[in-house]
Amino acid sequence: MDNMKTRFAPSPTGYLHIGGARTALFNYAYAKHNGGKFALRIEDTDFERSEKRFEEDIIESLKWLSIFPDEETIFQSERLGIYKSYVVQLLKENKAYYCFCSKELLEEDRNKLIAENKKPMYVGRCRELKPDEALLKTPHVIRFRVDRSSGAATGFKDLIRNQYINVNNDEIDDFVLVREDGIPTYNFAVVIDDALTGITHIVRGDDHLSNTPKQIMLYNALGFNAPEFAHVSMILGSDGKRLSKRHGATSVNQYKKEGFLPEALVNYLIRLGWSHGNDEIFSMEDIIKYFDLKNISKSAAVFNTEKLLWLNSHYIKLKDPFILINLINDIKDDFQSPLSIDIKTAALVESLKSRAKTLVELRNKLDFFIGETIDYKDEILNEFNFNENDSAFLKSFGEFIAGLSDEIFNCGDMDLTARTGKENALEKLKNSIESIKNEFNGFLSKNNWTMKEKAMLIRLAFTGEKVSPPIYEMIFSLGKERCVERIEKFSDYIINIKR
RNA sequence: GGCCCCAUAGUCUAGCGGUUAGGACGUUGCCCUCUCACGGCAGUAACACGGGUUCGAAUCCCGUUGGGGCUGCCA
Repeated sequence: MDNMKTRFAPSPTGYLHIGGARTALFNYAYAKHNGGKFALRIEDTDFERSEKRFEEDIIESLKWLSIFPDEETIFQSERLGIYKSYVVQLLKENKAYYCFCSKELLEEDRNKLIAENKKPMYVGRCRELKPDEALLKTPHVIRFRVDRSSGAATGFKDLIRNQYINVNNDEIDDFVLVREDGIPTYNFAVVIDDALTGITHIVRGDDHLSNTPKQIMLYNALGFNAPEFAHVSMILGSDGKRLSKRHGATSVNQYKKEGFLPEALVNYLIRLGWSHGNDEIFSMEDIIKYFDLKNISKSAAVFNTEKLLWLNSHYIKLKDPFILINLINDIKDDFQSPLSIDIKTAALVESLKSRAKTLVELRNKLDFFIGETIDYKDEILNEFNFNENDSAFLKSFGEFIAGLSDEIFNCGDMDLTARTGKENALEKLKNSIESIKNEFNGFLSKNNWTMKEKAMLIRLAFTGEKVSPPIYEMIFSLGKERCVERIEKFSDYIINIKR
């Protein structure tokens, strides 16, 4: 299709959530795959619930996910005049009518119908009314006149199910087009905007499935060609209920804050309900290359954080440490100081990146390095029975560190703002680690010690924890002075434990 | 309640009338190993049920059950 155009049309009544993000991604991917355009429209006709901050969040979150609209974003609140002219047309053609029923009266009708076990629909009290000017000054809404001729039905073909969905018109209420305050309702505004902006394909959640016949009626009544429709199933929480705040993080920005990479979230979302054979890893480029509606699943999908975490760790492993440092600094909260962009930090990040599933986790594993001092904790150290041999080892280990050549630690003087500078620094780092390894192994074998028996002692001395980054990297990053300092402090500590 | 949609392992899915029902996450075991990870290898686990159609059904049709959605002057 030459001039395909899709759109994402969220209402700014909340942050961009996972379901919306997936819908946006599907629309974006579909348009891009077919060489078409993707548009963003903010459906802010509910003035009560719409908020500027949500609008901004939606736009920012889409950008973060690399979902870029091809056209200027449309705001429905700025198009009220346009909708109005089309209502006038419908009224003139007798396809819509004024309704003066009060909300209280409607509520009564409704309760009555429910009590009689009937479908609660508008009773049609004003359907044939010819209001005079005086009456028009009283509060009213405008309703769509649904074709009530017997057997009338409205249908459309759903691209995902690849089948026609038909609904009897008597299932469809004379729905409101314009509210009492003159603001158009959702079903009316979407149709006008989608038609006027040339949207050819609408991909949306299947919670809209039952709205579609109403919208088809409107397209017909207004003389527009209806676009194609594709209804994607919902995303469910682990309990099988529709995904909501109860299930934990649901907004895109929250995933960002929790240390997820946009690549991971995009990859996860595209695979939630869509597949391309047995492939699991998709870059945005791959997605655009392969995406097609025919591979979208008809059934609802349960959101699974474990798989998202797996993808996140996959993408973290692919990043170079300097980029990771920047990413971590991007999401740091107000209480944290930014990581410094230097080779010592990079060395640890590099060795830690396969050990963390999120950026937040990665940052936390750096605590021992960022903190000036370490508080050794009895509850951890009491598990070990330190003895004189340990003290002796620590003493000579400290001397070994102090005796290391300064040259080994010297690679912090490169220009890390340039790509080649980073590459050189990383190259030098590799050599330094290699040197430390050789020196250290020499030191061990000279004394008939093994890595296995001494590693935990060093780990505890450097971090106070039983789990740490690899030892060579820690020696490099902490540097001679801090290593020696910690070794001495730790020695003192374990001597006191023994007593 | 009415209308609509859906149904392969715990989860995401491949399958599109003939397969030992494939992959991924998770999980379990082993290997690697300075801890924890990464990585490698192996294992675990599914066609909701009942009728048809057919030589043959996970695949097509109907029903049952289960789940979801809609039933707003929200979107």
